Amino acid sequence: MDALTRFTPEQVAAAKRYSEAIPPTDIDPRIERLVADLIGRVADKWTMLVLELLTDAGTLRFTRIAERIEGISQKMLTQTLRQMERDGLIERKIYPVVPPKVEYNLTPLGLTLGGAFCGLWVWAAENLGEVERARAAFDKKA
Amino acid sequence: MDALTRFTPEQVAAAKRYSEAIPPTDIDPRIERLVADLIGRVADKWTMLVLELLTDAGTLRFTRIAERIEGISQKMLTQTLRQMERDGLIERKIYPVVPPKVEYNLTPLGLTLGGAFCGLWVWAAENLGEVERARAAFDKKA
DNA sequence: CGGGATCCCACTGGATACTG
DNA sequence: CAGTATCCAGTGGGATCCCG
Repeated sequence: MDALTRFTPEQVAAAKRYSEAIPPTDIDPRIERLVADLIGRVADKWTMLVLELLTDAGTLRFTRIAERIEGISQKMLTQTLRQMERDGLIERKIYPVVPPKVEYNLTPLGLTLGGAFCGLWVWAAENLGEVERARAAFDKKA
Repeated sequence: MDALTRFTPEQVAAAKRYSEAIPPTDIDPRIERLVADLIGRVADKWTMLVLELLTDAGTLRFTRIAERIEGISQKMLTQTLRQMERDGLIERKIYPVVPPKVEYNLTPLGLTLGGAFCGLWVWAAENLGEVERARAAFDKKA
């Protein structure tokens, strides 16, 4: 699985330990709702990709990010970056020059979020095939 | 943080190890896109909540699920459950009785996905406050 | 009880044009 | 270059009705 070369052996091992553990119960429904909402926004498609790109690249300008995230419109990129900045995930440095220059990089908080996503990436990479098989079987029956 | 009582100490420890690790680079862009898409659908708001509910409760009927996921419409629940079944995450047992009886429970694959989400839950629970602070600061400046 | 079928609106998000 | 503003199509998702 090529995608796994993305992670260190330690991360993959940790992800497996995760997958084998059984999440216990007991959680305040209100907290749960807040957390679910937070995950919901933060697990957005473009946010994920920006997070990953900046994790790799460090600091990038607006246009560089747009170039390297295929399919994103400038509107969505602006919107995603603003949201991430508001949530404290990225830092935005504006250089008062002309033409304008703006640089983006992850905050420490943003970096930790990238780490938290690792388990999901590992799961998806490992189980992509099984999901596709399940889908094919389901569609054949219908 | 109350939400953390949801997890075992081992899971929390693993999540922290995650957060401190630095994801390396090098990944096939096509695989990356596939994986990102898969995460995108699987990280959907309702899917997450159903996953979590069934992880706790084991097996539940349609109406029981609807009752315990606040705010979900019957349409979205049906749609979410079909999608999850198609992806091989849940099993659907139909009892040919009248009135109808249908039971849902996670497959092994679905269980492992629940585990993979743990890191995200831990991150969100731990950093909810910090995100809210960042947001307040951002809004005050604007 | 567990949905399927319809209607309909609100919002998401793309394309385009303009600007400091 | 890095946006903002505007317009517009597509669709996600709620409400409602119905049926086996």
